[in-house]
Amino acid sequence: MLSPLIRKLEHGAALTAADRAALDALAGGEEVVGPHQDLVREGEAPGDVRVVLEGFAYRYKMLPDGGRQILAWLAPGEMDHSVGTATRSLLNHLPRNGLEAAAASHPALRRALWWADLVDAAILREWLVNLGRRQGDRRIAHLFCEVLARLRLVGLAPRDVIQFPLTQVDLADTAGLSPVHVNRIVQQLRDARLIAWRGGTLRVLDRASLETFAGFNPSYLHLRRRRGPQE
Amino acid sequence: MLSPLIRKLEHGAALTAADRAALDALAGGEEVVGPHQDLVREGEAPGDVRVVLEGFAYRYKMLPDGGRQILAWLAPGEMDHSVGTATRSLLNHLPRNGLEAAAASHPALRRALWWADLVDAAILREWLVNLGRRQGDRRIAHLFCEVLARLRLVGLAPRDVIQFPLTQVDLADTAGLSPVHVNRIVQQLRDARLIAWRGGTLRVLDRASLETFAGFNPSYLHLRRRRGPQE
DNA sequence: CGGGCTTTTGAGCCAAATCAAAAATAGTGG
DNA sequence: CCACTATTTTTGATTTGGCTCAAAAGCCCG
Repeated sequence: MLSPLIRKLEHGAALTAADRAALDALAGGEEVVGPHQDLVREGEAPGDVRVVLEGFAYRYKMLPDGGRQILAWLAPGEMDHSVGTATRSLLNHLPRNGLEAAAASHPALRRALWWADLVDAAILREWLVNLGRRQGDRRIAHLFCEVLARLRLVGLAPRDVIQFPLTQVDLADTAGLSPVHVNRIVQQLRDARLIAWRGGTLRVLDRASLETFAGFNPSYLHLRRRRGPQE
Repeated sequence: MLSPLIRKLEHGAALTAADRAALDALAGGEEVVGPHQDLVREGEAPGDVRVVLEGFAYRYKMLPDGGRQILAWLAPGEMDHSVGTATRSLLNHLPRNGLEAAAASHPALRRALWWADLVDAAILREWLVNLGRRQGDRRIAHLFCEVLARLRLVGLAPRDVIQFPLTQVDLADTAGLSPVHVNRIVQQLRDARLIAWRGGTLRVLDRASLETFAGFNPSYLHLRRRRGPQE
């Protein structure tokens, strides 16, 4: 079942039952993948499109000196061509040409997929702003705000509580900081009663304050055209 | 004349004379724009696509505290929807629907435009790596290597000398550094005889050494399918 | 109940920021 | 072509955010 994906795409365009069915028909076998697995290595030919159903995956680059930069997080309902898993994840893969065929014959689906690409690119740009012009504590806070907003999109953030199974090292490689510094920042956010985070569960205790602190403005996520899922 | 654009797209797919003509037919009036002009402000509806013919433009974001993060540079031959100019520039704009129509009826053109989008996204990802995991001096050096490679693509980098009219402040807002620090790095690169840069002209004196220093690997620019321009 | 991750703490250091002012360049109008 | 301004580049001094190194403590899981 591709429901998280469908749920996400609903925000990009109003899908008909036929659109949803066309998408669901593409679902291949589900696949459980352990943590820290590369699904497609850099340079390899892109095959099927992976959809994350549970867990977290990411896209990243390694540097010659062993450094790692994470380029994107993939939460449930999000998809990509080349990813590694951050945690044990449940994935599905959609055959590329099947997806293209479905898009060709379903305009709303095409619009929604195009919208999803736009959002991906906008997130990447915002991450650049994050690394370039925000200092460590705001940077981490901003990432928390964003992932919360994204998971809310797919209905996985009841009461501002989300499953967030990344390690502090993953967070460091996302934010361009050292793990030690990330640790100190996380403690600071905890002490300020903005978040609680342990055992893979992140609770945002005071979303408004966290967003103010981070300078978070969700407009880049293009959530504007919010419309109730039309059942 | 859209020759820099066409020259760039040739690297993405082999264009026929008809493809080139279709693109040229879209050219609107040329437009000279002074430095530091916003062509499309954030949030505005994207209208025509701008092509840079001469000069430099960029895409950027402002922060509430007045900080600025440059998200992309647009060298001659490159195009975008929302840009501000870094310097006095010569632009042309292509009507959006005309471009879409041309893409629809010219497969090679469509492939080339799609390739250009891929390259744009890849550059953005590499910039994220740059900000996240390279220190100041390598970061600046990497930007120099990249812009040199991109201008070579459109034939504007004879003997590793390019027009590079950005200020050190622009460079700082690209690299996520302070102008003062950028200045010191530039001097260091000059002292090391890697570059010379004055009066808007950047000379890369020792490309191999600069690339080694920066850890520059041009594969992300997708220059692979290099083929002589088929006249 | 170990053994391997992950998180936490402490100490010292370095890259890069800030602040402030001077020098050099580039532009502009007379 | 020169004076006058505005912008850009450069220098110096100081502060600080964030890194490194190293070790301890806490967790998770078989």
